Formats: sequence, C-alpha cells, structure tokens
Amino acid sequence: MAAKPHTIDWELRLGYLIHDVSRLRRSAFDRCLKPHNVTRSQWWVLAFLSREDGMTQSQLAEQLDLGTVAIGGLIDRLQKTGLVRRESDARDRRVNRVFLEPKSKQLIVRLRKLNHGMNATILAGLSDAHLETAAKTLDGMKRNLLTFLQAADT
Amino acid sequence: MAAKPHTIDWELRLGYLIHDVSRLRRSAFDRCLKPHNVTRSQWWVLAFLSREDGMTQSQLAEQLDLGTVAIGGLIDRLQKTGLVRRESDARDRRVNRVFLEPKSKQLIVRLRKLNHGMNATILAGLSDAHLETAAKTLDGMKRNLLTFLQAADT
DNA sequence: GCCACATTATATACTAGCGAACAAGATTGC
DNA sequence: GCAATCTTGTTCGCTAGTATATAATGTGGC
Repeated sequence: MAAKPHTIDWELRLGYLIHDVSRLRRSAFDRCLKPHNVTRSQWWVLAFLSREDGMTQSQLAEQLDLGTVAIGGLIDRLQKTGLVRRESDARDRRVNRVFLEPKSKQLIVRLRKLNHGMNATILAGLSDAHLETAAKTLDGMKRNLLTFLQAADT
Repeated sequence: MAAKPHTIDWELRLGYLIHDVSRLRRSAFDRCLKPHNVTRSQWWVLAFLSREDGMTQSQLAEQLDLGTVAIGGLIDRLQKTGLVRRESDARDRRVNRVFLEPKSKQLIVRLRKLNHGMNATILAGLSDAHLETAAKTLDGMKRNLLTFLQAADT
C-alpha cells in the first residue's frame, strides 16, 4: 500500500491534459498568426532573433531546442517571405548568420502584443497560487523526463 | 492596477513549460516505442481500437481529435506493417471499418505496460495534491482555449 | 605542413499534421 | 424517381519535425 504514490487516473488524466492543452495552444496561436502570414514556429525564430540578431543557425537550433535541419527549413521559408536573410560569416565560412530584415521589425512589435494577449486569454480566471503549483509540477515532470532521456542516451 | 490578474512571468514560464513537457513527453514515448516499430500516434490508434474494434475512420478521427486525412495516413502505415486492416462496410460502401490484426493483440499488451511505466516515471516524486492542482489548472486553460477557438469559428 | 577529428550546414527520406479540392456514395425534398 | 445536398474518404500540396549521411570548412596533434 505504501508504495503506490499515484493512482492510474492521474497518469492518464495528466497525459491527456498536457497533450490537449499543448495541441489547442498551438492551434490557437497558429490561427491568430495566420492573418500575418507567419506560423508559430516562424514567429518563435523571429522572437529569438529580435533579442539577439545575427545568431548562427546552430545557436538558434540550440536556443529553440530544434535540430539543425528543422532550423534550416524554417529559415528557408522565412527568407522566401523576406523576413530574414542569411549572411555567411567572414571568419568561419561554414556558418550562416541570420539577420532580421527591416520588413520584420514592425511585424515583431505586432506579434509581441498578440502573443501577450493570447497568453492572457489562456490564463484568464486562474489564480496565481494555482498557476505557481502547476508550474512547479510541470517543472518536476520536465526534470523527470530530462533524466529519463539522458539516461537512455547512455 | 486592479485589472492585472497575472504577471507576465507566468505567461511566459507556463508557455515554455507546457511546450517543453509536451515535446519531451513525446520524445520519451517515441524512444520507448521505437524498438517495437510503432510510433506514438500509431500506438494511440491501436489503443483506441483495442477498446472498440471495427470503428470507422471518421469515428477514430473524432475520438483522437485528428482530421480525416491524418487518420487515413496513420492507417495506411499501420496497414502496411500488418497491424490493422480495412474492411468496407456492407451497408454503407463509403465507410472503411478498421480492425486489429491478430499480430497486434500481443503487441498491445506489451505497449500498455510500457505506457503505464512511462507515465509512472514522468510523475515520480510528485505529490497527489500538486498533481490535482496542476490538473485543475490545465483544465482551466483547456476550457479557455476551447472557448477561444470556438468563438473564432463563429 | 599535414592528417585526423570536430563542427556547420545541407540533402534525403521518413512520420505527422493541416486545409482545400474532389469522387463516390447515401439521404433528403419535392 | 430524381436532383440537390451531406458524408466519407482520398489526393495533393503545404509546414514541421526526426534521423542519417555527406560536403565543406576549422582545429589540434604531431
């Protein structure tokens, strides 16, 4: 008896909830972003670049927790729509540095507000105390997951 | 002043956390499932079929909250690996009913255990009280998101 | 200097999801 | 009964992510 820390219900319910919230969040953001002709992943790239312009693709990949291939594709598409440009580094000709084009500066201001509004909508009516507990719990899950994944790497 | 229910930190931190946990969870499950030559999405389909065999593709789509196209693709792949078969309904020749092949029955037993173990790993060390609060909070977010998305449909 | 090794980005091939257009088949109105 | 309409599933084209392999370039050992 003593060694049964959680009922199976929690496992299932939380699994579903995380999956659902993540998916719905994604849908909601994508829908808001659509009129601006940017996807959520692309907006993420712009957001990070706006904090530090001229990162290399590898740096972006690490910050966004994506593979180099995924970043390459995102930048391809951002470049195609003229929001970003690649410049090869003079000192290391392997690396591409990514810069925001002027066109994207105004867009970013608008998207930042939109982002803020969306987050406020999602958290509406939830108390700070509950949010804090939720954050702590999610953080615990994240740590468990990281431990597990790193152990599996061996 | 009175109208500032949450600080911006909550918005950001929770956004990141949900994104991270969802992504890591997905990675962890996919890694566990890989030796069994099934992906997490495919396992999901098998799990639902094991509760009710012979569903139509539309029913599966609704239960799994996916589009009909996504389901079609998943079943294509499951059929290719011989875990599932399509049978067209005699009474309505538009519909395909999906049935588990014998091969998948044993697999499902193993995957169920694996699923259980993974969930336990993820929740290790977290108190029931915190999990309950987290679930409530996520549920609130889910409701907010559903309201928002339905409103946008008009 | 040169060779072995590491790093950066790309190409290729796969799973997974979305939306829109479409064909086949049922259903409903008249 | 037949035309209009709704449902079911597919195809096509897109974004996004994974893993693996490869090419180009730097770096460190000797």
